[in-house]
Amino acid sequence: MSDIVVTLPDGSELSVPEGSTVQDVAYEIGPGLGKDTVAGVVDGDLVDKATELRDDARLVIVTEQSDEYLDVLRHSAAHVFAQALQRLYPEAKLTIGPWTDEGFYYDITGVDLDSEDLEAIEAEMEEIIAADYPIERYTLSREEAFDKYEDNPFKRDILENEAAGEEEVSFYRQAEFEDLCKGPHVESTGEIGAAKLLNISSAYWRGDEDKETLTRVYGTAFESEEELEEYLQRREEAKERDHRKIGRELDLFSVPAHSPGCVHFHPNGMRIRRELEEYVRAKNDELGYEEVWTPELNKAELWKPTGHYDNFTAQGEMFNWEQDDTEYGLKPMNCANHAYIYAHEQHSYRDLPIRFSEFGTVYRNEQSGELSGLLRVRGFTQDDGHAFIRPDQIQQEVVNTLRSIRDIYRNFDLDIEYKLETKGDNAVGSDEIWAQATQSLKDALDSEGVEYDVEEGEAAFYGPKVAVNAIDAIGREWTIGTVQLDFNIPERLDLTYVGEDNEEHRPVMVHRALLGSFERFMGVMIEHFNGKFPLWLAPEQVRILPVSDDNIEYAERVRAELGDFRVGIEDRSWTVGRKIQQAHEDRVPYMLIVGGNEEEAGTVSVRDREERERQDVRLEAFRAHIEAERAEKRVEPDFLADE
RNA sequence: GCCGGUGUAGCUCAGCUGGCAGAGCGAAUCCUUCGUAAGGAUUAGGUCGAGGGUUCAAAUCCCUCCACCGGCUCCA
Repeated sequence: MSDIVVTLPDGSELSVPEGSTVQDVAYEIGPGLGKDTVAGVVDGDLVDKATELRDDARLVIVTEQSDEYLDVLRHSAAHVFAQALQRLYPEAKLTIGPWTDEGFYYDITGVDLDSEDLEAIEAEMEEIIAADYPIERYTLSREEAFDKYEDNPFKRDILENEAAGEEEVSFYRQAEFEDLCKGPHVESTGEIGAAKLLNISSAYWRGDEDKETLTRVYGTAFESEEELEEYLQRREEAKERDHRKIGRELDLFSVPAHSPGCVHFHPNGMRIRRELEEYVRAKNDELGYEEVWTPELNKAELWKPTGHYDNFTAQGEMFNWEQDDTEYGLKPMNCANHAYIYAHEQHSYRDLPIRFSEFGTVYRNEQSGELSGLLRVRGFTQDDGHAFIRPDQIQQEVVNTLRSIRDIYRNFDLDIEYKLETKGDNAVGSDEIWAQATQSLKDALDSEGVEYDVEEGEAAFYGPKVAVNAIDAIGREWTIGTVQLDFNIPERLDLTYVGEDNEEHRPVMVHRALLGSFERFMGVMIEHFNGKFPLWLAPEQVRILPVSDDNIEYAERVRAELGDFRVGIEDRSWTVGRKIQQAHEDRVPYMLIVGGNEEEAGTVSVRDREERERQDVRLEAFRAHIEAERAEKRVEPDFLADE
């Protein structure tokens, strides 16, 4: 038997016989490591320690100290769930039960569960963990396994597909429970310190909506009870940040039942949106975009040559209908209209780039089950822009746009993750054009020296995309800004410019959005800031709290001094404590408390939403500070930062 | 769209196996005029998501629809 070369994390190489298992290699490195081996990571995939190595590979040994140990433990927790389930519901059929980033799930069928049932299953899981059953691996021939799963078509499906080429398949056993499984698993059920079932939902077999619907039970597990508690608390905090909840509390927006997926911005929400709009307008001016406006309602034929019509109607995503023997539709994108504005007159190579921006409201018939607050809606307004450029301008244009998005994200205290999305099944245009456009985007990303992941097949139909994803305050990733390069629509609409040579040439289109859509961006910002908006965005920037009703008149004078700031006066006859509490609940950046003392001295007492305070403040000093704070778009109120 | 769940006052929620629709907060009015995270009293608020059915009687049981929530599948 010939040898293979295993590359270890430190770069060293080890020559071992072909067919050596992960654990064999670990023993080769050292007996201690061999003994501690839980699993391995072979070329990036977490696998069982009994996995035989057939080719040269990169190998990481997973022990209890490894990050991957938690994945292994959760995989075992999924088995413990399945075992508990089968004890209580012998008729339940198992399908798959993998680990996930946050825990695990198990897809099951043949049993109806509700959340109360989960508690009983959880109790049984605790018994199984307490019993500390050893977890043993064994193998059967594929035929034997197939016979064993006579009454489980899902396991048979796995044996016929995933395991098609294998002679032997592995099983894991703990007490009376056994499951077809590739592993890896921990040594015994007692290693799972703490497990919890989180919710119950559903999924399709193999994620295919034409296949069976399965019951999916989500859970998580940790090495210790404390870590589980910490996780549950984090989860609770994320729930507290839910933009739908905060949106109601702060009266920002609503999505009434009569307009599903279409947002009503209330005055408070509209104040934020207006600030965002003005902000983007200023950016567009800097970037050389000229604002245009195009209608939502058009004849459907507008979108036929560009490919939009086929693309959107194929998925039932376009709102279109017959009226007076003509087909009309609501625009699902703004690009076609902008291209028509471009085509309206002749352009010289000297005029390019020509850039159009629009706060374009588009409508897409998203599936009802997809709608979610501001984050997934049917009607939304993109801060859209299209630049028509010469091929020699591609690099510069894309780089400028990427830099501008980067600067914007900094203003919102967001981290960035770049994704390059490439040609998908719905693409229009030739492979050559796509390859060229994709390469241009790569060049731009490389010239900026940024790291990016490639997501194959994820692009829009007309061209490859750089998704500039934002990472929010609690680590979640959102697609917001995008830059897309399009050689196809110019071709399809026969867009041209006249070159130096007096010949017609084809421009390239750059589609870009800085914030994406105002709806989604606001949803993300609400959760990112937990409703505590930076001063420049806060619907109410300052609230004046008169100590008693006698001070309301002074409060009015103070407000007048604050000019164009958004200032409220709390004029309910509440105690000061109550007024303060309400202002905190409303997340107002600054409170100015004014009573007899302040009125006499002509000062204010400042308190901020971080509970800092200072008395005897001269109003001019406060105003000068907040003017700077607003202008610089500082994220936190910092007048009292040194208190 | 599919699977599961939910829908009761402006908000948060109680209301069990059918028998007069409730609380707290908020609102209005009155008292209190208060100094750094909830002062007191009174009053008003509901076609129990909509429609149909069962029943002497439906918020409660059944059916259909709508919306929302958790997922799946799809996207800014």
